[in-house]
Amino acid sequence: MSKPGAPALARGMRDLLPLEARRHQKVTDTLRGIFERHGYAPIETPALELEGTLMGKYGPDAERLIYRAGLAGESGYALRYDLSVPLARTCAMNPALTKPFRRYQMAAVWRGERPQRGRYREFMQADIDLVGSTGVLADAEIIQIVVQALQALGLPRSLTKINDRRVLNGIGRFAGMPAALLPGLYRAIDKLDKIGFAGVRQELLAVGLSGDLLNRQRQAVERWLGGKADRATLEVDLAKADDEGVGEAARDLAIAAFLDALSAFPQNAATPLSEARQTAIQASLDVLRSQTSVDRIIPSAVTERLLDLLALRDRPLPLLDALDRRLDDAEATAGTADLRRILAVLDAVGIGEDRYQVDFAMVRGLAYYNGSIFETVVPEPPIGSVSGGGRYDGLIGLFGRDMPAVGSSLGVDRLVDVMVELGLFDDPDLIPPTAYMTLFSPDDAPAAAARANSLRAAGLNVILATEPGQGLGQQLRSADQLGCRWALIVGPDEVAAGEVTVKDLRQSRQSQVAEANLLTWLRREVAPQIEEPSP
RNA sequence: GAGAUCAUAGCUCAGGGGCAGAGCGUCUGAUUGUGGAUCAGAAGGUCGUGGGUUCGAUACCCACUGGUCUCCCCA
Repeated sequence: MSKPGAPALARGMRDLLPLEARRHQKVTDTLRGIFERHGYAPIETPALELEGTLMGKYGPDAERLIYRAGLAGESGYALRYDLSVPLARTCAMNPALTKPFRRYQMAAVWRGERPQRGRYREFMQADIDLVGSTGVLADAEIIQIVVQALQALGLPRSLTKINDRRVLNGIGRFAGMPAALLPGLYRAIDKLDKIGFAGVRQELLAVGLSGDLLNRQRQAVERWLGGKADRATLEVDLAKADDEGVGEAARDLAIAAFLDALSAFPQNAATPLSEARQTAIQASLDVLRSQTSVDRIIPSAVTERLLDLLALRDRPLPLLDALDRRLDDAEATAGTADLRRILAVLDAVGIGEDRYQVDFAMVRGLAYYNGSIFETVVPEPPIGSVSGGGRYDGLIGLFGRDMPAVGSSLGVDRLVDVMVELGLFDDPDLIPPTAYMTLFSPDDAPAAAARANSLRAAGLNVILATEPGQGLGQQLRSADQLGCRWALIVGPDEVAAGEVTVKDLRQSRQSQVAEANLLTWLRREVAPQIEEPSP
């Protein structure tokens, strides 16, 4: 893999070979069709932006992953991290664009993350945004397009979760939390789907404590139960954890409590991972919380109030009503009012509750969202989200011209991955019908080239054989491997008769067609339902 | 940024301190005008990189690089 001089790819990058590239194009073609159908116009922006354009927009966690770029000794440039911030820059620089401005863009973005399933350092986003409208109909339109796009791709199941930043703010106030702890609170509840109520409870109790230690402990449980590490090894590893301000002494006490609790679970036995993890980490948290000043941690009573809130389950509208009553918060009520209007549009266009869900626990990580937020997940395969978006009214203003906007992006690479795993591509059909013009002998090349070209001029895809040494058998083999639909054979016999032998490579049939009728004949094969108009 | 795990032919993988293997694919021929199927044959490898142990390492040990998985975070 890393032999010196051997060809290799940069980390997290990949080539798309013809079949893969065709799958991608199939997806982008479908998406483009949906976007254009709604009147969205394409724009293109540079891959390289000024560093200052990107910084300060996404939040510190995300900005660590921005690729810096520039010539030797030059700095101040960066590869785009998403398509929304460049769009905001474009809008601020081109105030004359007619509003509301509907645009789409499908392009690569770069993030310096650790590659993983469904996660690449270069990937394509398909973005749609509606700039210049504060109205909630704009939000509804974006969500509707996203859901319809996923349906158009043929995904049998996808769930678009909808929430609102203002509702989350209300939940933060309801919890009575210091502002500094709110990001941790949001991160914790966002995991509800994944780790359940018990998991979220534990996450909430850990807010403000060392996340690094918690992470190492989670992994330590797995290593212990699997017999991969003994107590001494784990102790050494856990001691490497950043104490993040709670103090080393407190951290070490917590580690000891953790290891004591963990020791009660036998190694190499069929102990459920979650049970051991729950118990051991809880022991550690109890110690850590008792050693930490109360203003750094979430009170237990708050945790229970939040879990109680998140336990609300109902159809969308009654759920929103119930939330309003609980929160009794003016900003959150503005959010739920918008959500109701969004749902009304979705219902009107026939998007059912099997495709969307109001989910108060869904949080988006990017800092610039301020109103509705949404993201789409698929139940299978487990690949994270395939779309994400929301309203970001303040973002364009950071470039000097305040304009409201709402938008979403779809992850093209993830969509392709999902569709491959679900077997949704008909790969042979991705290759357009193509004829392969064989060559009888090198001397016939000019005549064959002329014949091929006249077919191309008439709109047919034609590959002309270029390897003079190959016999007919080899040429047919090549044609077959390339996925060609027909082979066209013109040798001395055909020339004498003024015919072309057309071999259908799929059905293993061949017929003699008069040269003058060839075009008509092939066209009928491509689109049999369309008959040539009779003269 | 953390932990685990893996790396042998183009692909999927077996093996094992002293001859480098299989299946699939590729190429050639049976067939100089008929692809896929069959048969016969061939090519293809510094066993990821670097170091260590050893008379000898592809194998054992260490480091590095890369893939995958679980976290963190996200499309």
